[in-house]
Formats: sequence, structure tokens, C-alpha cells
Amino acid sequence: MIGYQSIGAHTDANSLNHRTTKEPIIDVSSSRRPTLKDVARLARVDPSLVSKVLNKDPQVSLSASTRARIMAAVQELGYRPNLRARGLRMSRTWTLEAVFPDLRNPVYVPIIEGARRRAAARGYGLILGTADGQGEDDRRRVEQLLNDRVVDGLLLASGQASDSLLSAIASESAPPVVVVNRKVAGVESCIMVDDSAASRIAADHLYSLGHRYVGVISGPKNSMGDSDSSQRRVDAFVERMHMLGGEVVAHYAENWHATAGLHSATTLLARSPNLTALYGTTVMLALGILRGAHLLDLNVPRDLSVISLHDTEAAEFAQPALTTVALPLEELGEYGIDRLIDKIEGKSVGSEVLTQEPLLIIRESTGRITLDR
Amino acid sequence: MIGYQSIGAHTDANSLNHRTTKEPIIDVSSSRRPTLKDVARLARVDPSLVSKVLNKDPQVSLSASTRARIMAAVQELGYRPNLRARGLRMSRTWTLEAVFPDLRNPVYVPIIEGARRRAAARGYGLILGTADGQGEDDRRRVEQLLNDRVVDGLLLASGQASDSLLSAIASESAPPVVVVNRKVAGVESCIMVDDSAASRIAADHLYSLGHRYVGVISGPKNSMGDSDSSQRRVDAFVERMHMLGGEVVAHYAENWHATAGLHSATTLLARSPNLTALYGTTVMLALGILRGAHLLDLNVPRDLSVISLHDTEAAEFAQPALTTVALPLEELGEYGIDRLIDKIEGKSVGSEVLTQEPLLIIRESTGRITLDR
DNA sequence: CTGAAAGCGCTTACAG
DNA sequence: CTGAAAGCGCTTACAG
Repeated sequence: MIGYQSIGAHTDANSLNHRTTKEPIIDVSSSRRPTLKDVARLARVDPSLVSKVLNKDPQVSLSASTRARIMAAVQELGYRPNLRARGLRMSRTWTLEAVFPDLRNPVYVPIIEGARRRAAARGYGLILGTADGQGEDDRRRVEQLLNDRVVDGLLLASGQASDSLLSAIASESAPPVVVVNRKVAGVESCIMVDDSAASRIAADHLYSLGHRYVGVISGPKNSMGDSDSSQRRVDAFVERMHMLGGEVVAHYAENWHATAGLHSATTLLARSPNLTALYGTTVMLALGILRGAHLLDLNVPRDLSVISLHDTEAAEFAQPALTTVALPLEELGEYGIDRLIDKIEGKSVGSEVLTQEPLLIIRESTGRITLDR
Repeated sequence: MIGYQSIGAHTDANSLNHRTTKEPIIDVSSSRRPTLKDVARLARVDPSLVSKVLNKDPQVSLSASTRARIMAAVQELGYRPNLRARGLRMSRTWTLEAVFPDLRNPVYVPIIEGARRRAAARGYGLILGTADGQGEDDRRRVEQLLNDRVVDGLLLASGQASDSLLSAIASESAPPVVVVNRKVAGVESCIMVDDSAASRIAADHLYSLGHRYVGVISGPKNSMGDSDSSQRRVDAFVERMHMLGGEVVAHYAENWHATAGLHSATTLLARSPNLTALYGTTVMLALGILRGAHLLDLNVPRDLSVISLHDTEAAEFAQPALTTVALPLEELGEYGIDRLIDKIEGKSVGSEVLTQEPLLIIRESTGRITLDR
């Protein structure tokens, strides 16, 4: 027994109903959802015809009256296709998986947020994956992805994906994968953001404030042979600084967290006490640097300027507020999803870097070099 | 043509293979995954028998040799069930959806992380939803949830869910829902964390440091009639402070972000300059309070103590480091998922609050009241 | 206890 | 161009 409600009687709708008829008709009896067959029966056509019409099959051409009957039946029953059944038939799930190393790193939040929004807009759900670097976990995830085909594609933003994950992803039997914010050898579709340009902007800013002897603290270098974003950020910064005639000492922290930034800053400053500015290649690192400076009794920016890559609310409300170079992270997530869907639909997608200009946001943590140092 | 690899020859495995045989056998030809039928054919039994054995049907009892043949065939082909097909048959998707207002609020991150981990451990995927409060969006999401049944259940942690979402969720035809971190009228399963106890601990801490005239800044009060967490936190704090003999002025910010905390702090402090301590009922609010104090040239904690509810890395690396009361947020996510799955499996689940003790983490932002104020 | 059949709700070759 | 049939890969009543 299928519950439905006529939508024909417009005239007395307002007088009789408390809610407007714009409300979707929900089968409160909840006994059974209408299926294609129900629609077909009501419209007195074959189920396959309904399917074709609904999917806008270009081959099909039917009389206006039949089409109207079908559409009316769809409306009347409140029919919506069962995605599970369609998925079984078409080998699609309309769900994507985002694999991220650590949500606690605020940098991933805008990427995910952009990805989620775009996925939803295009009719896909986004499942949260995590590559915690646990060998067993990764292994199981890969098996599942390859074999169960429970998702249509993978958006990978892992900073430290395990070997098994990576190799599985690069294999030909793997589902469509787009990597964001990293270049992985063997993966044809890597979407990046221009962190080299951002690093150059950071260098320029520092140099323009008079800094000539500066440090850069970045995350761990990647052991694999891929062109690594941590390295890339450092290289671009160093190169530009050298070009300008400045000197720079680089330090790779053991991870991307604030504590690592703190330790890196204190050891770097102990070794090279004349540094007048520090560039942290991500926000949490920079927050750690700020704290390191505080511990060393260095006033920021008077004694030490600090600049960060990536902009988040935490950077804005740091004390002092962090000067940052913002990169289009939400856009990265959105674009990554677009390309992933392209790939799922059979288009070939290469690697690219988002051309959007990095944005220098000057706040309180950088200042003109003072003479007494 | 199904690619497989014998797992029988253990003896020469090490001499001949570069990789150990522990590696999963992945069908590189990618032509077709093995199905139940394939397994059945290889084991010379009926597909339904394989299904029953794999699903541990208690009714079935077969000879050890048949069982062994089946298991060997499963192993050999690397068979894994197609979840889509099983889902169609069983009306289950093994995916859950988490609906959160804003990932940029760091408080949600541990909840989501806990939820994701637990869901994965129990064989469910977790889709990221968002209730942005856009009426149309919510409406469409609800329709989809109700009708497409594309997820098995909903974990809702929305601070400001729209009416349509809420009412749809409370309706009987809705999918199983568990609300976390909030009590919603009409929803039977709300899992909360003891923020009243936490607020009392904050009050005790402040009082023990000598503070007698303090403020509390919380998020917006909920317009609906449910027992509201913002209000609840304030009430418990006020009540305890009064009980101790202190005085408190409460302020509700327009949202839960740092900027709102900043504005609230400055207006509150302008109205009541003699306040010696401020309690922010979430981290971003507290960060904003810190900045407000700075702008007013108030030294924290000398001139003003600040304490926050919830503990995150951003709190730890604030300047000064925030004293916080930590609540078991990851556990909330995990527990919420467990209860949601219970509900999906037909058990009835009521509302409860996690009994785990809130943890006072004393850092730099609170101090003994100084005499010169 | 076991095997064969039906069916979940779709889509898409295929024959008319 | 349209309708009827087959089939995606499972599970589960049902008959033997």
C-alpha cells in the first residue's frame, strides 16, 4: 500500500492544509517506497520506459501525453530512484572517499570542506578516510578499496601515505585517484597549489622588511623520490632569498605539529642566534615557533619576525596575530573533486597546479628589522 | 578470466618471490572480480551454501571437507562480497552520515575523528554531511535521507540545525538518528558530555584562585525549546559560582567563533571593568577573549584570568597557553557511533551523558587574583 | 540439513 | 522507436 497525495487540487490547498503543498510528500506509513514498477503501473507504461525518460535517454521519443502521464505518476508517488539498485546495475556508488592524514592539522579542514561541498553539489557523498600510517590499517583499506569497490574514487591528501597505499594507488587496477597538495611519483593526477610562489612571497616580504639572515622551518622531507612539498617550499624560499642576497638556514621538523615547530625553533635559534626572522611552512609549525620565541624571551616581531604559510582562524587569533601567505585551499578541494569526477567519467586528467595568486596577509608577527640586533 | 595465485607452495616462497606471500592477491588484469558464483563453482557447491557459510548461518552444518573446500576457494580467488549487491538485498548500505555545522570549529574535529575511527572499526563508512543552515540545502538533504535511504543512519552534531532538518529527523519515517553534544526535543537518542560538570570545575578553579567577580561568555542560546548546551554551560557555571559566594555576569555571543569571543569580551569588560576572570565555553571563544584582553591592554593572567571549555592543540599553543577543562570528545564520537549502530540493529537507545570526569588542565592563562585590582 | 529459485530495484542490450 | 527480458551479486524463504 503506497501512500500518496494528489497534487491536483490547488484551489482549496490554502484553506484546508496547514502546511503549503510545497512540502515533499513523505510516506509516513513508511511501509514501502515507490519503485519504478509502481510508477510504471500508475502511468500504464513499461518500467524501462520510465527509466529511459527519467535518465533522458536521447533515443527515446514519446508522445507528450505519455510523458506527461509518466511525470505525473513520478510526482504523485514522490518517486526517487534507489541509488543502491542503480549502483549495482551500473557499478557506481556515487560516493567518493577522502583520505587525509590528520584532521587535527587545520590546513586540511578547508580542503575537506571544499571537497565535501563540491561533491555534494555534484551528487556524490564524501566518505572520510584516514591514512594513519598504521601499516595494517592502510593495507586493509587498500584491499577494501580495490576489491569491494565501495567508492567510485579517491581523493588523497596524505602527507605521509604508506608504501602499500601508494603502490596500490598507482597500480592499474586501482580506482580513480586524484592526489591533492602533493606530487606522488606514479600517480598521473596530482593537483597542487603554488607553494613555491607562496614561499617566494614570504621571502620577498621578509626581505623588504630588512631581514637578511633568516631561517625556514618545514615539515619532514619525504623519504620517497617524489617531488616533495616540504622540500619544495624550502627550496623556493632559499632560492629567492639567495637571489635577493640574503642568507637562510633551513630546518626540517620531525612532523607538522606545533610541538615540532617549537623544538625546531629553539634548536635553530640556539645554533644561529642572529636569525632575525623565521618562516614556518604551515600554521601549526608557526604557532610552535611563536611559542619557542616566547620561551626564549624573544619579542615577536621586535626581536624576531615570524611568517607562516597557509591562513586559518588559529593564525588570525595567534598572539601576536600571524602574518601569513594564504593559498586557495578550499578551491583545491573543490577542484580536486571536479577532476576526480572527470576521471571517473573516463576523461584523462593530468597534474596541475592551481594558478590562483597566493595572498600575503600582513598582521602583527612580522616587522621591520630593528637596529639593535 | 579470473586471475589468482596458488597459496599452497609454501616451501619455495622465499626463494622464488621477492615479496612475501602475505601480500594480498590483487587481480591486476582487473577484468572481473570473483563473485559468489565463482567461488561456488570452484568449490563445487551451490552459491547459496557459500553465502551461508560466509555469513556463519547457524542453521547450516556441513562436512569439514566441504567447508575446507569452500574456504580454500574463497582464499584462492581472493573473494570479497560485493557490498552493493548485499546492500540491495538487505536494504543496508553500511554507511553512516555525520552532520556537523562547521568543521572550522576545532571542537568538532575530535568528535568526527572518534566517530570515523569507530565507524571504520565496525565496518561502516562515514559520510561527511553539513547542515549549513541553508534552508534549501537542508531540505534537499532530508529528502534524500528519507527517500533515497543512501545511508543507514545519521550522527547529528549540529549546533544550529534548521527546523526542517530537526522535524524530519524526529518523524517516525526518518532513518535512525543519534544526536551528539546536544539535547533535541523529540529525538530519543541524545548523547551528551557532561558540560555542566565541566563548567562547575571551571568555577571551582577560578574561585580557588581567589576570583569572586567573574564573567562567562557562551555561544548563542538556542531559539528552540530544547535544553540547550550553551545555556546549560552558563547555568551550571553561574549556579556553582553563586553557591560559592561569587558573582558572575553572563554574556551570549552571536556565534561560537573567535571574533564573537573578542567582541563579547570587550563589551563585557567595558560594562563591567572589575571582572577578574572570564570563562569561555569553547576554545575559539576563549581565543577571542585572549585577544580582547590584549587589545584592552590587560595582561593575562595578571590582570585577567581566562579559562576555556574543551581542549585542543590551538588552546595549548595560545599565548598565554589556555587553561582548559577537557571533555571526552573523541569518546563522544565513538560512543555515538556505537549507539547509532545499536539503533540500526533494532535496539532502542535512550539519551545519556558520558560519565567520564572532565579534566582540568592548568596552563598559563589563569592565576591567583592580584591585590592591585 | 541442503539446493534451487525468487527477488531486491534498477538499466540496457535485444528483438519486435 | 518501443516493450519485454536478462542480469548486476547477493540473501533467504521455501521445497525437497
